[in-house]
Amino acid sequence: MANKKKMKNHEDIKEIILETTKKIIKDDGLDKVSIRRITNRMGYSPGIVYHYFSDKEEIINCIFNMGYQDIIMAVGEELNRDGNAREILDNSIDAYIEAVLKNSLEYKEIMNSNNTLIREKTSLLYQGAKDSDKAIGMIVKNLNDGMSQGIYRKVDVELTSQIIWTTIFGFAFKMTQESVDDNYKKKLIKALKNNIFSSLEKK
Amino acid sequence: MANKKKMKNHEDIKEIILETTKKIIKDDGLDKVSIRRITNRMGYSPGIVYHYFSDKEEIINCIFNMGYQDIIMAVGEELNRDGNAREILDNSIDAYIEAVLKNSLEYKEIMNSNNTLIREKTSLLYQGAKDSDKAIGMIVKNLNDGMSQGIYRKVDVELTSQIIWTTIFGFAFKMTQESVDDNYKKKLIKALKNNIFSSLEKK
Amino acid sequence: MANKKKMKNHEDIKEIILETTKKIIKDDGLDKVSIRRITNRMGYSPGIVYHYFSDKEEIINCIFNMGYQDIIMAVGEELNRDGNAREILDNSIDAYIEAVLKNSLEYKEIMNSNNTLIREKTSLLYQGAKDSDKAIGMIVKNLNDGMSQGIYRKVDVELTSQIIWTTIFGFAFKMTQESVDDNYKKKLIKALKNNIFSSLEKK
Amino acid sequence: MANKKKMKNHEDIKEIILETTKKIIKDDGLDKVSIRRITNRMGYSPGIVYHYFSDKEEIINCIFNMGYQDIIMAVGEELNRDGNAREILDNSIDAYIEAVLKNSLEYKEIMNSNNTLIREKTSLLYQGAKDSDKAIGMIVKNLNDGMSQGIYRKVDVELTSQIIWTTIFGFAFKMTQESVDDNYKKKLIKALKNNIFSSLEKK
DNA sequence: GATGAATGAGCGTTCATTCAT
DNA sequence: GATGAATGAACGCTCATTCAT
Repeated sequence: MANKKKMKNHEDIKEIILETTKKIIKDDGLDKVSIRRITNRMGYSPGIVYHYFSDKEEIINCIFNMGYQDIIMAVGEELNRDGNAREILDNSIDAYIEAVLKNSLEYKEIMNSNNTLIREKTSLLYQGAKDSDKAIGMIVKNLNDGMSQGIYRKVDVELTSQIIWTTIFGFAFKMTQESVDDNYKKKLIKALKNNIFSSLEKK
Repeated sequence: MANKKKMKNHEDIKEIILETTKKIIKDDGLDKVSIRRITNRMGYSPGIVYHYFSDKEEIINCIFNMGYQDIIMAVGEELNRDGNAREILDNSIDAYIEAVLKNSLEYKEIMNSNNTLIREKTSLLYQGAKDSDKAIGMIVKNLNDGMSQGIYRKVDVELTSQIIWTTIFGFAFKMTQESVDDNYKKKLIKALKNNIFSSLEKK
Repeated sequence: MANKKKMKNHEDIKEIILETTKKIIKDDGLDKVSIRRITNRMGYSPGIVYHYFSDKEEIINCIFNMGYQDIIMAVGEELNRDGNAREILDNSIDAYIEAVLKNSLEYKEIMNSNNTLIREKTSLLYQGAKDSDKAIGMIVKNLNDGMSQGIYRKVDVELTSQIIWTTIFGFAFKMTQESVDDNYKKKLIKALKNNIFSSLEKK
Repeated sequence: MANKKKMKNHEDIKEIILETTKKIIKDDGLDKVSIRRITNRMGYSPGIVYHYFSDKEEIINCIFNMGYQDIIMAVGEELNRDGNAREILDNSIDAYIEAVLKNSLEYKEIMNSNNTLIREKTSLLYQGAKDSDKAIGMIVKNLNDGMSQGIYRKVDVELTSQIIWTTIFGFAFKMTQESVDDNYKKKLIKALKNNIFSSLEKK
């Protein structure tokens, strides 16, 4: 036992703590996470956590930030490309849903958090969000591009972006809660895009 | 005081417990609910709760169910009317958003619950949901009505219902988390409906 | 067991907690006081303390304040009398030493406390202490009385009061730490008074 | 860094541990001393301490003994001189107060210790202390010298020594707790000596 | 029906100490 | 000599729940 443990280095243990915590959140819920539960599952004693994290909050934040960054990056890469606006938005929706499902755990918690800092960072249903919120800003840019490319019809870019965002959000959020088979998932995504693009389409 | 208490019957006290708990959830958050806090606010002693509920969980479930019923009923009343499908769906969206915002607390908790029973009751992104899920069933009926009334274009009713539902859900859920001023709220709802109806519109 | 416990009322238990805590301070020292140790000794479970005190600090403060008040009152009664200044001071010294020994536990802790509030209340070696510190104020009054009664020689009342106070303090403090037999104690007190009064005596 | 460390020998490290600990006691208080804090400040790891001390207690005791020795030596040097008894006692009082204030930290802890060994070493209010206690012995010698030099009046040397000691102790102890400005300190010391010598003075 | 004393398990956290490397 | 991972017991405190009254 001693041997096995000693072979692990600092970063390994940190990773184990994070993974164990993630598993508890998945299995039992965020409010069942406790230092004892984490270390019990790991086969370590409670004190060990404080060699790697300053407190429980740091563990939780670490998990959420990692997931959030992952999602933001995935979709950012797509949306910031140049080219046909419709194709870009289409790909971005795929990337977003994929990233959300990969980080479903963190996504749900972030979207539900009562934490003021998180709330501020994720709120976007206000006039001016197009300038201060990254996500809305990116969609607005896509709409403007699409309009100037003559692909989208003329819309109020901010309001439309906000609705598009809540639409995709609602879908992604629901997807994290249900286990949909791959085939039906594809159909749903197609229907989702159909809904979004038909409201942008020139008549 | 003794007199006042004596005059209350079983159902009254139950009601007081539920209302006090709701108030605590609203004021301090779900995880600040404790038997001690509830009974302190009521002016009773901790033991009293166990005359009316088997445990803390039952209180919480009771509150959530009440809120959920409220929402279901509100939207059901609208959707089950006869008449112009588009008008009915339009009104139903209003009713739904209104009911959600009125019961935002319970709505959020239900939509987030890990409880298996609740999950089963609220899952709807599967083939056949139109027959087993009430909400999807109602939207499907509306789509069929609209199509036979010649108002909506021909769509896959189940998939479209599911997307419409997640669209409205995403919007409503986000609204419960942000404090949007009434004026902007109206604009957003209009944009939401525009998005929904433009995908149903005949070209 | 249940019976025995139930017969005790609120104030009884409070008293038991305080007495048990005092005993631990005496036996093991202030920094060995812990909620678990208190309740273990009482034969109760840790939670019980919080029915009677808001936290550990309240218990400790309660004990110290009680002891301090006792000492202050005992000596105050004597020093505030009217009559022959020397006799009054003589009696006050007795009363003080008696009260200190009765509350030796609390006295020591108060005199050693690093707590800022306590420090402020007990500091007296500064110019002007005769106006702002109660103890010095009382001795100053006695010196003035004795001087106007022609019993004491003329002295700087503030400085002399401060030295008299530290003299008595040093003696009382040392007495709380050593177990002196009654006979020798009397001799020491006599020698102490002799020291004090010979510095006040007219030559 | 490795080089720097390698150059330090056993006694150097021991010294660093002691000095670091003293600094922590002064900065943060005795109860904030922890192995982790000591070694962190030193730039070493916790385990190192156990190469030099058997446990934490040994470090603390070591510090207190050093301080105590310092005080004893300072006053011993003065009191053991030959010459005019009064001058010698006068100088010894200065030396004592100076040494106490320099080692105030250790002085307070020693005077308050519940440790049986320390208690035995520092107790002096008993008949026969003049033979077994060093401090009382030295004062007794001074009183005898002063009496045979015709400077002091005839007193019970043991009782008087004990009272003189508690008097000086009380003053010194109080001084360690209050921040008295230098000017007023001088006045207080003068008043203290006046009190002491007026009880030894021939009338 | 209502009380409130009491429990016992659990919480996050700290810390002296050990020991393989 | 020195490290630092790891332990295990203890800390103050909270809480749902029980139960004699």
